[in-house]
Amino acid sequence: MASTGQAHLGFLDDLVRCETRLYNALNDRLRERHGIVMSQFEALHLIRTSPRCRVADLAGAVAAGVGAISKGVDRLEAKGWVRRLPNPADRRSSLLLLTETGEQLVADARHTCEQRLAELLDITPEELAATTRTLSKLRRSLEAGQVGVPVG
Amino acid sequence: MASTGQAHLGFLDDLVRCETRLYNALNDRLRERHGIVMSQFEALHLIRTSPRCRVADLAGAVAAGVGAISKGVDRLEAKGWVRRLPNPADRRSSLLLLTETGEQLVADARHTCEQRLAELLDITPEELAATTRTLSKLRRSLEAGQVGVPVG
DNA sequence: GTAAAGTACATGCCATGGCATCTACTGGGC
DNA sequence: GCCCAGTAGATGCCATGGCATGTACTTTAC
Repeated sequence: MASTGQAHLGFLDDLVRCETRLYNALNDRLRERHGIVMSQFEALHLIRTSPRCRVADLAGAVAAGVGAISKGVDRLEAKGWVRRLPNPADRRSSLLLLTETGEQLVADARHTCEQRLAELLDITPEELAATTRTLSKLRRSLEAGQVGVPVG
Repeated sequence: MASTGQAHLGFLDDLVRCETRLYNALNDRLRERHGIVMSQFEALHLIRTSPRCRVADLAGAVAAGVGAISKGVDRLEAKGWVRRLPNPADRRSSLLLLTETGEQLVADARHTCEQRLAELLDITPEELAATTRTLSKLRRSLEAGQVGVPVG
């Protein structure tokens, strides 16, 4: 049997193309409906679901640099969706949490995403489940190995 | 049975996380070994494999704006990897093709990617094949619907 | 043939992210 | 207690991409 290199690159190509187009499409929809973009929705959603969430926690979750997240949180704070509270356990960091309007926004935006995704994901429930299982496994492996994390 | 919205968002989350980390990891490896990044490898590879490739063809393939690709091709040209030849069929556009060193670079970089991916893709050949099949189908559906394509 | 509409792409401005640096704070020796 | 290595994150500089615009060329309608 031939080398699997070809198969690996084909997988990556499909993965990247699907991700780009879905991310762009959701970006567009979120922007027109709620005035935010996907990266902001992801941050808001993580803050909502992560107890005692700090900047570094967000950075780790989305495999972005701490600097970029810090600036992103500045913007979310300026919009009035997020607050930085002093962290009683460590005065170097802040605890992030959503404001009332932030909570409302993330709930609405989540609904918009679910709806748009349901339109776009033109695959069977079985395919969806199987693919999610594989990607989930791959994701855990990459996260465990600290693969692809920026420095800052 | 409950709504599938949750499943859709879970799928997207795993998809985006895998893509980000793999893309970052390949970026790092390509940068240290060949002085290029993934977006450049993708462009070089497309130019190599697409007959009579124009800027707009690249933009369509990677779902990016024409402006961004035009600037990217400027950089590849400045590095001596790509040439713009006048398109005899349409004087508004150019035909893109690789130089000798560009050909060599893309071949080497391709090998680097295959190798690194083989290290990182910690899933069975069956999972790989099944997932590629589903993503490939999804990709065709998104491309057919012109989903998630920037304007420029 | 000519005018109008459309297309290809080059370019400018702006927003965002990476990386390096700086500051403030923490925790571990001693 | 004090010092020093390490950590959290804020900030600056730079590279890249999106979108808007400008220009050259092509196609369509008449």
